[in-house]
Amino acid sequence: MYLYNTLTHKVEEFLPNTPEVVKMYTCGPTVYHYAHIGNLRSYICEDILEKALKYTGYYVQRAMNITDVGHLTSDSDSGTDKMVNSAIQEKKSVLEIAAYYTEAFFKDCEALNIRKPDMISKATDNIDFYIEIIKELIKKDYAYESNGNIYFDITKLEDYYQLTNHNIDDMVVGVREGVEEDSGKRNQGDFVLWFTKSKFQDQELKWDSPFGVGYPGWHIECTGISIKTLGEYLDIHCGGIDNIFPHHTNEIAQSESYLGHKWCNYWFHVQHLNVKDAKMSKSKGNIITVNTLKEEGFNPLSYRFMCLNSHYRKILDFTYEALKSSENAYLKLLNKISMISEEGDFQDSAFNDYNEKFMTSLKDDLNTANALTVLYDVLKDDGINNYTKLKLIRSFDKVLGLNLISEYHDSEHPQHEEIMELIKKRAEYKENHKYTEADGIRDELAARGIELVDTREGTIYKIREVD
RNA sequence: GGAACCGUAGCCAAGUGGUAAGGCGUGGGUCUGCAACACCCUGAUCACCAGUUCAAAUCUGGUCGGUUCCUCCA
Repeated sequence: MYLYNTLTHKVEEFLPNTPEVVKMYTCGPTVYHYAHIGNLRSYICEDILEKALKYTGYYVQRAMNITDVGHLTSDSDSGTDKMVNSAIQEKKSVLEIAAYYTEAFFKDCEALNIRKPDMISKATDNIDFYIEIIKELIKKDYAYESNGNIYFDITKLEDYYQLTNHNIDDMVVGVREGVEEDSGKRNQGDFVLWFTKSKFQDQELKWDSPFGVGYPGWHIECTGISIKTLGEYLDIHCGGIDNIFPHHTNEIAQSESYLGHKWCNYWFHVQHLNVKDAKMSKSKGNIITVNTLKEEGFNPLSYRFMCLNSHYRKILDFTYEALKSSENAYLKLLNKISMISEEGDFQDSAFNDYNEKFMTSLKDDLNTANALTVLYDVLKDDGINNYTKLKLIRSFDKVLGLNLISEYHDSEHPQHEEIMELIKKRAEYKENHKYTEADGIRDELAARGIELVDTREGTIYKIREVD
């Protein structure tokens, strides 16, 4: 497997610490609003990475955090979401709101065929461990107390900016609106490990600690959860490209200072989804969620297909026109596949050839667009039989996750006999030119989600997904 | 001001030295009671300039343009 590594700024061979075992960490969602499809692009690409690693022979252990700290009591004022507002009216706690959005997140993942990571941990479940890490960092003199907060001193590190190639002198404070210089810091670049004082005093969740009552800084949770779930050596760390700085930079600083050795060898970052030439983000107000897609009549998997047709390191421009085009392509693909009936004997050399091509595409820095092309090549190849084609498609779909073969392919549908009977009856009507009756049967079945298709070889039926 | 990534047909997009994959759409056709599906045919010299080379979309330098980040959005 070859992957672009943000740490080295080049595509290189992926070699985990222990051969055949991959320890993978993903920065999880912040659960005080719905995830938008830009966030979900990252999770789709990370899902493909995990599945591609497994497909090519690795055993993958994957962990993810759920960020449920950082709820401000003032959030309630800006909450436009009905659920949140009702939660507030019902005097539900922020943790209940977090639980609601966590569930919503995994529901979205399910709709997009994103596998749930093996280990999921909530930020609020590991406070004791963050405190332990911070104590150790203070002991080792990487951290200091100032104005009630605990800061990490970046000048203690030789190469704090290794991920970004930034130069401290070129950094500008307060480029982003709302960011103010913190006078408590020893150095401009220092960051907070533990807050007892901040401009966000209305933080709802606070914990007692040796440093005073407060709450953890916004980078320590990933360090804590990663080390706790996957151990001291991580193979690959994933996230959206906007996480590179400062979040991942700070994770490296904390983790390696705490552990006393190199922590993670590969950093995998997914580019943004743009809407009208700007990234999709809550603050820009250009949010589209999985529910929005459903409301607009799209199958969420069409969006997954759209992502797979692009490369994870390229900006993907979202327009409904582009999504419509992807949905067309996706539905046509499903149609083509549904026309294939299982016949023939397994041709194992053809299977291996195509499977090899498929894996080669994936191993090439996750070239999913080419992997899809291999799928189209399989469909077009007259040299291999249908049985082998279906085997290949079923196999590819383990990585692609596009539900390419419907649950009841061929004659496995529970009502198969009855449907076949109706198809026969319709054929008789057609023969006698009783088209009204024939169309009646077609409409009746359509209402049950069963679509009839007349082909040269006869009529077949397809199951349409019913939500 | 600095850092990273990117710029290929109407749209999405692959291709990192040998004369441009694939998909969508468009147009034409086959099939068909109708419709739908399926199938066949149909398109670009790769932002611009200069250089290296027998040969460049692909390497080097520059220009222009885009996106992200620059430390309390995670």
